[in-house]
Amino acid sequence: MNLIEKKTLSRIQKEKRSTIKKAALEVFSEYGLRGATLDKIAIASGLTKPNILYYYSSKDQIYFDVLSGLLDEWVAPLHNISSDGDPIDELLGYMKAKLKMSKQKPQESKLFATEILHGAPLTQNVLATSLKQTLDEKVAVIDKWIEEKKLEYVNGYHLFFSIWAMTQHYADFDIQVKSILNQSEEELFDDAEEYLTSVLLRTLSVRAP
Amino acid sequence: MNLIEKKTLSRIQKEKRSTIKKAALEVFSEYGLRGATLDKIAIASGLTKPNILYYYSSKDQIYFDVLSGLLDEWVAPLHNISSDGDPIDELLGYMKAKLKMSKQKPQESKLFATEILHGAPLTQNVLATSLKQTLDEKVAVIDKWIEEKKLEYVNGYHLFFSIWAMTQHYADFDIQVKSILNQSEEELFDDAEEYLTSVLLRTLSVRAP
DNA sequence: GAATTTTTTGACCAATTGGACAATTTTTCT
DNA sequence: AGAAAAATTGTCCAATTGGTCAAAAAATTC
Repeated sequence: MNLIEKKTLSRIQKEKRSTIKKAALEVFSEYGLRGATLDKIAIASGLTKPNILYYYSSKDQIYFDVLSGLLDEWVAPLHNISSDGDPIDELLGYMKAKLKMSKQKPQESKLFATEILHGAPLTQNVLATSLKQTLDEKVAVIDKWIEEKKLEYVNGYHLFFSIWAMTQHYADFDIQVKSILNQSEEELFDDAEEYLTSVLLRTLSVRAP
Repeated sequence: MNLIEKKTLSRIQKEKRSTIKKAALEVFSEYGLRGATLDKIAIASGLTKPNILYYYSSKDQIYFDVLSGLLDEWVAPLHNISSDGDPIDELLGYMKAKLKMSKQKPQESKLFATEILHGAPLTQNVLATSLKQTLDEKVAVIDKWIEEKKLEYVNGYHLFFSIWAMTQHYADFDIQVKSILNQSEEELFDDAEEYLTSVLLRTLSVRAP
């Protein structure tokens, strides 16, 4: 049995790999690559350590697999920005999609945050090529909108940085946010969406003369 | 010699502790508490491991000392927001102070980010008490400004969260930012300040009717 | 249902880890 | 200079780490 050929994965292999990845996401997002241990992943997954190493050749392999399996999903909302749509609708929609991800996938957000914070040892390549390329395209769309007078001037790159920062903040620093606001998760994210919508609308709207 | 009484610290003790803290900041900000090792701190500081343990009783002690030594400095800009000043000037000034810290103290920013991301094991207390209290006060100032019609309505808590998020993003995720923008640090932060100033001005200004 | 393949595990290992400690060196004080 | 105190280090240790491996158990195939 070849563990590399995805096509020939048996039922058990699919299940166990999925179990391991789920547990690994928990552990890696909480402790980071270096702080996570195989023992912790073993306990979180309910498998034994050697059993995990039967499916993955090393801890780094697990980390790599988890991270690269999430990369596409993480960048996906960016692709949904259509140059044909209304600029404000498109960008508001993007912000809301990112905020929703922060609410529903905080572990994934923390995983990426930790990875980048600690020097992006595994993703630096992707950041500098694939992500950059996609972002360049979307910034070009924004610049086109500006040229067409559909949008007031704004620095596209920094606009995206700020959307990332503001939305992911609610996942990555949830402990800080929640220790300051004693709200339910629902209330918190409702308020956040209202606030961010207002910020974005004001940032993007053509000012009244 | 009592290592706890600060008053009786000798010259050598002050120097060495400072050396250790500086090296520890480097290592902790790059690897996090669990990923950092005493050996790495030893190498970074040019001291031997037992020598470090002569000044600090454990790795956790070093981490604690570094972190708590920076906490006040980190929250300080918040205290400079004066209720007597012009709301927009005060908040713009705060944002700029935070952005400056991101530029000049990225390691400190990353240290706090990692700490909070990984559950704030050491600072949760401070977050829930001291930071919350200070922030509550400043949000009250904002609410007062709103009531006095000096400022358009805005959710104070989320306003601060977004300022933190947007400014610290340039330190914490500098690798991502720099892999997308091929600029010098100077240019980058100049653009960031211009962008963030624009966002904040638009967010806070009373709209034209 | 026997043979074969896949999966699981207990026992083990070498490397790294945080830390202890006694002996030595350096600094300070008189 | 000499005694006392402080600082430094080489050596060591127990615990944890990532990972191996042969044997056992379970699943699959015929």
